[in-house]
Amino acid sequence: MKLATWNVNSLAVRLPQLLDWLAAHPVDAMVLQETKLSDDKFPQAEIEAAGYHVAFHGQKTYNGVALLSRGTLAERLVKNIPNHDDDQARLIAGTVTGPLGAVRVIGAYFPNGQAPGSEKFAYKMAWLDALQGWLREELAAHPRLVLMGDFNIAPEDRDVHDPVAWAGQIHCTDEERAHFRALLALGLHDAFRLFEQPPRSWSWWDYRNLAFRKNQGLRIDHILVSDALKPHVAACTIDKLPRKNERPSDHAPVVVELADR
DNA sequence: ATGGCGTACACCGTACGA
Repeated sequence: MKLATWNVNSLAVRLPQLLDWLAAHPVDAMVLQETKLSDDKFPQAEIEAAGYHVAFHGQKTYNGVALLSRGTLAERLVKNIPNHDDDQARLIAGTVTGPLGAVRVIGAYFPNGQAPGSEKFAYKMAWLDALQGWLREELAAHPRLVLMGDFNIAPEDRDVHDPVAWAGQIHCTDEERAHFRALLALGLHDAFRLFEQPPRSWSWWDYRNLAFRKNQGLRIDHILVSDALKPHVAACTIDKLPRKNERPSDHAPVVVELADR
């Protein structure tokens, strides 16, 4: 059973690339971030024609998330963090059924945070607090759970191309990293780090300064699996190829494979 | 060096991302 996450940075622009990617990588479920589309503009028919059920939670211009699934999307679809007031469309959750049975899938676009000390940073911290509180309940209700998306947090220095330059900067602050560790402490595991990985593995490269060609990036897109799913994780990879497309997203897809064992 | 690039919206510049 394969699951994937991709920050597409505008689904209106990236839809053809998404459809190409899905044709080459027939995943069981996928979450998207930064669709940047209100729900009335969402390309539901095109995605259904590609063989996926889809749920979405969007807004005009900014943010926006979607959940694609080969099988029907079970009930208890959640849009945004329950009991957390938020006018930004950043989270979608549902239960997907694949070869491994039912898995609770949460797709999230974590706030950027702009800069430590800013209002947007405070918003990010409050959002992370709310996510943590809700996840505790969600994990109790759904032990087989995957949280994936654009976390906008580089968990460790090895997730940063230049840790000295990025020290204390947004995505790399102690506060953000403590929040990431708090998520792990709930009983979640960074699927990518369950395996030996190539050094200098990133999921995002700045559009500027030839960052991709120089492989200067950050690993900020993650797939966390619950204790119950951890024994099933067979592989986790970042697919750099779409970053080489014309008009690429600045993020790469991340894929996890869950085996039956 | 707060630049660089890309997207959206609006209107030919500004906000935002990471």
